[in-house]
Amino acid sequence: MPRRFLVKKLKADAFPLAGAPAPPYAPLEPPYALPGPAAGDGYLQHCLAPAGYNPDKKQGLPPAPPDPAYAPGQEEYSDPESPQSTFSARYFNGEAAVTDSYSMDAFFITDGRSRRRGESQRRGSHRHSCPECGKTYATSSNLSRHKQTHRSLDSKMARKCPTCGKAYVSMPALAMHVLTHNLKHKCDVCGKAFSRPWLLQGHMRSHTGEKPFGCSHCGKAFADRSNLRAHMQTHSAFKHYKCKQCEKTFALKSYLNKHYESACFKGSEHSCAIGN
DNA sequence: CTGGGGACGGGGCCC
DNA sequence: CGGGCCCCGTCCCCA
Repeated sequence: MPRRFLVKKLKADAFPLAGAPAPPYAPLEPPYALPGPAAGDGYLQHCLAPAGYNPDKKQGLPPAPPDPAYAPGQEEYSDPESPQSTFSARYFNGEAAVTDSYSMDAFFITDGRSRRRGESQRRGSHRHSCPECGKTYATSSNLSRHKQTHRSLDSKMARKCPTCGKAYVSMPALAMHVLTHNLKHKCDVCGKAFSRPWLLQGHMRSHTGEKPFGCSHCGKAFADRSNLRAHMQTHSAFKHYKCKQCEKTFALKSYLNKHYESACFKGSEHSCAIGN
């Protein structure tokens, strides 16, 4: 699956809202309507926006410097795959958040790791573009590495993992995969081991109770960014995932997948693909 | 059965 | 090339 809406959160207070702050529990309602046909794509079309995107910084929690030039609605972003949003106007950095809080917009802003055609022009600097998919990279080296991902599994360049035999056409991907067999990062508390240090970091939060990712809408905090993302979707009034059998809709793809496994499809063949 | 959340793995990208 | 960071997705559990 193409990594379409790669997004990066910025601190919500980097997006000062004009005028009085909106109520924290403002109901979600139109005009946050889905932009039509793109809805089937399965993402938060209405609440993803590139507002305030800072392409030159990819740090996580350290606060991104507020961009005084940012003003909701001013941003131009013509990528047809990119969702548009006015959602941020409904959110503010609630005091209830026990930690850094993230508005919907702020959370779903691109992290700049998969830029597309035209991005380099906006940034005013030369970038190296992939002729196959249009993604651009800062260096030819990065582009060369990316191009490996377009190889076929039948390619002579494909290599197999010596441990499990899984084949990879991208050497960096293979290198990363090989690491998954080496669980050298061990939790001092429970002894569980992980292949990568940040997996251990996330695990440690389950012991410490640390929850660095706060929702600016309700103040609820999470230890895991992915879980905050899923939580953000629960604030959406829109359900983008529709069952192809009974047309029931769900806010999260995982709910739809669960539904597919439920009675709706029991005993019936559903050749339609799960997901989008 | 649905909704929500905790935990984690795999893999891509930047520096 | 390797480390670090981040995203997507999934599994599982519970209300």
